[in-house]
Amino acid sequence: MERVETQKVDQKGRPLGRRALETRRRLLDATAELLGKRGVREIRVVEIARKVDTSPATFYQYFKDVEEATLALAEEAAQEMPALAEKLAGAWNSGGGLEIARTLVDAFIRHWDAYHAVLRLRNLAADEGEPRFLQVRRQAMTPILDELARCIRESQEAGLVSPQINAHAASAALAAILERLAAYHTELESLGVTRDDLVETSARILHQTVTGSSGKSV
Amino acid sequence: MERVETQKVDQKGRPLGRRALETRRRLLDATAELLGKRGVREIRVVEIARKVDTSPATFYQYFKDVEEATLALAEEAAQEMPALAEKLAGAWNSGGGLEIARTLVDAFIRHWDAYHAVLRLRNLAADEGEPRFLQVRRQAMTPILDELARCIRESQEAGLVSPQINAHAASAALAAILERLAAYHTELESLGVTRDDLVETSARILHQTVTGSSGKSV
DNA sequence: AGTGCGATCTGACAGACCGTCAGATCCTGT
DNA sequence: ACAGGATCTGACGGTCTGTCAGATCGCACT
Repeated sequence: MERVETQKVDQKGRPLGRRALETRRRLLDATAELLGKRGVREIRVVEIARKVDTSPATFYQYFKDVEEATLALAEEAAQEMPALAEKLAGAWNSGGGLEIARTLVDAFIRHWDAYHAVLRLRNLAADEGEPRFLQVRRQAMTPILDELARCIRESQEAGLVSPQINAHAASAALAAILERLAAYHTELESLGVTRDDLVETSARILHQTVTGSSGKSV
Repeated sequence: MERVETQKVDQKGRPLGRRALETRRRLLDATAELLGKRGVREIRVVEIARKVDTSPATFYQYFKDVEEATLALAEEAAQEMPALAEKLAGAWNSGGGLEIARTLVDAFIRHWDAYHAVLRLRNLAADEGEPRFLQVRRQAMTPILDELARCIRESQEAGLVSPQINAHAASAALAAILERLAAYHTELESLGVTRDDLVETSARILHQTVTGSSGKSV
């Protein structure tokens, strides 16, 4: 999988030089940091600019608005996903299925912890219908979604999972667990649910839904 | 369950008269409508005011800011939840379990469709850590969460569900499915997953997780 | 080292919104 | 019809946005 270094350009389409790339990166970092502190509605371009000790005009040289900077950050986060999806490669229906599920859940939570604010915002914008954010999210989730759907269909063909279940809907449901719990887990922990509980429980629901094996007493 | 009509007050704590209540309501309705159109970041108090044909100053008479108006709307939405949670009352482990699950999923999606924009915003603010929104969300979800957790524990005691599963974590995971898919379902439908598929599939995952019965070939 | 020129940054400004308050307007009870 | 409280709003200082023209910077070349 070749990674073509995307050619960054400024608001007028001109490619960026060394100095400009540095500035752009500093702006992005500042944006990411602020996204973690203030609520979405309180993010000010002025503040981002101040943080990197430059003028708002500089920000607008690189991004149309805060949203566009966020999009860039979301794209960066999305690049991590393929690696994460590879964890699904193994055979779910052999003995290692549950372990695969655990690994996936754990990795997913880690990923969300690393990009919490950005991913939250990505999902908000996507939910609001912003096409570019819809696309980034889809691009990020597709590897996992497809792989889950494939496994489920396999199990269905083997008669392990009810044909009444729609593989796509099911994989979306499982992804929903991953996303939501990864976003929530801190709150849940403050309510007495261990992170380990979360991983173990989610992994079992995943495993059960994908393979149909209930593992009652294990 | 008595419903004490909460005493509405203006920004200075004074109770509202007839005219004021009407104005407040019109402001809330306008806010709700705009929340559905613009993105969160684009909501302007001026615009809400204009829509109600009044001045921004009037808005501030009733709400500290847009967020507070949203909170009021979220509280209204939350009042629907207890009725919805009652759908869980039946016995999951008897034959009707799957049907209960279907009803729940369907009702939940309906609820989200009715308050989409407000609930999305409620969750955003809650995710961002706003205490008042965290509380509204918790208040709204608790009935369902508790009931699910109770059922799961029952199934565990009956040896139908693995003791490795944490009932609270599991109910949170199931709630995650409900919330996320209710929010997503329009997008999923545009991707070829029927609403019925969604309901049936989610219901089956719920049912399976709560009762441990896999219903393979049904 | 010095110079020229494109690359990069920023001061300054017009336009829009926020949030507040004093005073205007409206309504109700008598 | 009128007093007095309830409700609304004009008007304003402060902050932010988004845009340009002009200032500054630093590399390429001699």
